[in-house]
Amino acid sequence: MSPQPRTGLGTNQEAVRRHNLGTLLRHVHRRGQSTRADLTRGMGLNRSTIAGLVTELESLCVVESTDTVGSPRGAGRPSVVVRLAPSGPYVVAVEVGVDRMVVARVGLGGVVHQRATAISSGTEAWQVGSTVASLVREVVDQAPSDAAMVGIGIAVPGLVRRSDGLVRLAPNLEWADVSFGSIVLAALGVEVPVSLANDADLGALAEHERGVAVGVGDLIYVSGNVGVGAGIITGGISLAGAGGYAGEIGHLQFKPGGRPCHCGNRGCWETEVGAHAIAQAISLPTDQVPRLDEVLAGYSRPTRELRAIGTMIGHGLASVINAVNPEMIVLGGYFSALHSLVRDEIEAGVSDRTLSSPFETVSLELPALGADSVLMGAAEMAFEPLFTDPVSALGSAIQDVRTRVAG
Amino acid sequence: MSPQPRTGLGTNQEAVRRHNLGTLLRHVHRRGQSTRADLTRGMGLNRSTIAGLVTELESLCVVESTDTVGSPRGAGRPSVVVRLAPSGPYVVAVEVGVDRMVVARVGLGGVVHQRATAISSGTEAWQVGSTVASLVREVVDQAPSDAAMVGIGIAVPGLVRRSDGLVRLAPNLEWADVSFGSIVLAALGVEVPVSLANDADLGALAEHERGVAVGVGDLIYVSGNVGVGAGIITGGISLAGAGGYAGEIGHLQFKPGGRPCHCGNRGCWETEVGAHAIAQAISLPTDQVPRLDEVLAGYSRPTRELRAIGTMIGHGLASVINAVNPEMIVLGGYFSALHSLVRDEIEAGVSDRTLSSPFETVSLELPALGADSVLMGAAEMAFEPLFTDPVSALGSAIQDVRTRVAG
DNA sequence: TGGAGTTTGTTGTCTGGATCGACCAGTCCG
DNA sequence: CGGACTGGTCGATCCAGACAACAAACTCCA
Repeated sequence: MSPQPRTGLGTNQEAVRRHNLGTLLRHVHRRGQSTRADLTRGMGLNRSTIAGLVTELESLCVVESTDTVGSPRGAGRPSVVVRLAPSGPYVVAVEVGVDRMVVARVGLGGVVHQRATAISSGTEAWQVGSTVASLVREVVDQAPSDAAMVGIGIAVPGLVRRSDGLVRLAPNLEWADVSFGSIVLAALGVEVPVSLANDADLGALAEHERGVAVGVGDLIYVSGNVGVGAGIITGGISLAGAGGYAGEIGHLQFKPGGRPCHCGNRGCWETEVGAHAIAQAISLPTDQVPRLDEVLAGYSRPTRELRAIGTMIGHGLASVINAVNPEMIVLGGYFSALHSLVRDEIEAGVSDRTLSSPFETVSLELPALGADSVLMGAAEMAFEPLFTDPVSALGSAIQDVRTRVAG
Repeated sequence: MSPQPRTGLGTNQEAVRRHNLGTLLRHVHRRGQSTRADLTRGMGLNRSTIAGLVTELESLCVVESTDTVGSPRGAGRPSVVVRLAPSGPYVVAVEVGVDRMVVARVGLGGVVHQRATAISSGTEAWQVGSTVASLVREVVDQAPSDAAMVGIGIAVPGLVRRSDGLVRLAPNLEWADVSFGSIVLAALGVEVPVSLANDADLGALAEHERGVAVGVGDLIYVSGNVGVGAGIITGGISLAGAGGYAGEIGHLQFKPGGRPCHCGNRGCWETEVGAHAIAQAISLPTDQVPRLDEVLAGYSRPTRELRAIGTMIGHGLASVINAVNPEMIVLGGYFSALHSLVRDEIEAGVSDRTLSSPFETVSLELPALGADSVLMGAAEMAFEPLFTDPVSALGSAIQDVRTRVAG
């Protein structure tokens, strides 16, 4: 019943309270608001226990109870509504892209309070770090002074080591072994929990928590960009792998002897379906690849070349579906735009090459959060400690953020 | 801290007790025996709490305490040794192969008490079921009459639906949608918990619990037989997928336009590295494929063709390593025999095609349980309810097995 | 050989958290 | 307006784990 099983450990009562408190908060965070009666049913605990938990979260200034709400249908006394406190804790979500950076201040419930964007002026880590830092300052500027910042979540297009958040390799930023979290913290001049992860992993997380894949335990978010990566969630848990590098499905062997890939091999899947391959298929010059999204949006009917790419996307996905048996594939990045053009080819490619049992249950979907999946995933990641142990997470949160990160 | 998180549920004291009881038993099961002092450290609970848990398990006749053991080194009072009760509960493990069946009575700690084997006389499900039933009777015959049978675990070479254990497809047995669990129960004439799973999944489980991969949280057991499948464990949890069909890596697209595969496509990985491809590489007639193991054992040096297969095994594994980032790959089935012949080719194939980050941490190993991996995995699976909730698992166990399943 | 030091088992007490039951507070419906 | 129903509140209770004090068993060293 605990979200992150620590193998072999026993449980004491203290842990029970922590867990129940976090679980209740997670419920409210997911639904935005909830009645105490719903929480009682959803968590399988006693009425009075829920009352105690809610009271504790209220005293932590995280939630508040509003006595009655508009339309209580059905007989019986209407239940108290528990909603998130307006000046409750928040996180800062950062999405580092190749050509731009997005930073947002996100409250519980996934509410984006403020947002700031900048075009990259260079890809050196310290440059990116200082740009991010000033965006963070901007975004934090109008936060209520009594609201606590729980942490910063950063999405990076590359391989991120799970244990310490080190960016091992981000080919499109030309980073290798960059401790980007420390760089941002240093530029901000504060100590606050920072977590980093791969962008596709966070896309999967966000779509799982508040997107198309709510309630779906096994899903794969495929991010089709210059590189092709995947975030995999199985049994409701993010598949990290030993180092945190899982999901590099762009380097599935796809076409022996095919085009050379930056990884040193030939014929990797992403050399056939990645942004450069798509651009080439529609004769778009390499320097226009960042604009691929708008260019694709301009097409009303697919070309023969695009249809061929659709088929190859389907074939590649089929391998992944056979291996992981997901319930849903969410097509992110350029694959979203392609889906509306060559949906039939993608689906035919998938059905041709999957085994029948895993095929029966899988569906292809577009991200419900649109271009914000990754950003929202970064926010969800930063909130995570709050749902594991609200009390200690709020203990390591910082107050009075505005003055402490001032320019 | 609970092994199987039920998302969103709260925890009450009853659940705590169940969990701690199960966790303690799992510890003793893993190590065979353990001192109370070790358990105290390992579970992070208080001395007196452990004492209480041990007492309860003793009263359930599952473990027993022996006052002193041979060599208590170090200062201080020697700790009481907790060991498994000799006539404690057991399970029956069944491995259904294409050409033979193995059944074993396995006690806690993974001790094989009895074992029985039969050659298949036919692959019809009812035939196999009745053969299995008589092997079960044989194996249960000398069980202490006061020992309880917790359940039956069955390994099947095919796709097994997780939710109800239905065998969706077992190509080499020519089964489709066979409820093999019910067939065996009907042939035995008893009601007892039965669980079924794919053989590769159980191989992974066994190697993780008591094989080379003890302590390894992310591993893949690759079963190289007529088909090629994998059991994947990530973060210490078995990767089942939405339906339970995850791990069908034999159907990774490997060589477009290659040989036809029984799945309807061409160039699946298993058409290049499966048993038939290996047999063809050493010019072994198709009807001799079941003997492939001994034939391979006869080689002292690899042929050029076998080396090519080794390389292709490595290339296929590389795709999987990139996608899942395991810490260890365990080579089961015919791949074990091949490994000693063409180890260099396999390893070169892997290192050529993996990204550097996932490659750094992965290692290739042979199964420590040899040919018994799958059988032991079936036993572990059947024991699992006992570690989630010992009291209720013993409640649904059956006593006096011998008389109740008498032929 | 015996005492100091160390580690562990045992026992009774304490504490914290969840449950339970009784009662009360709202709302719906006839 | 009163019954039926649902949900909040409060005090009593239960239960599991923690704690502390003491006893037991061992090592080591003088």
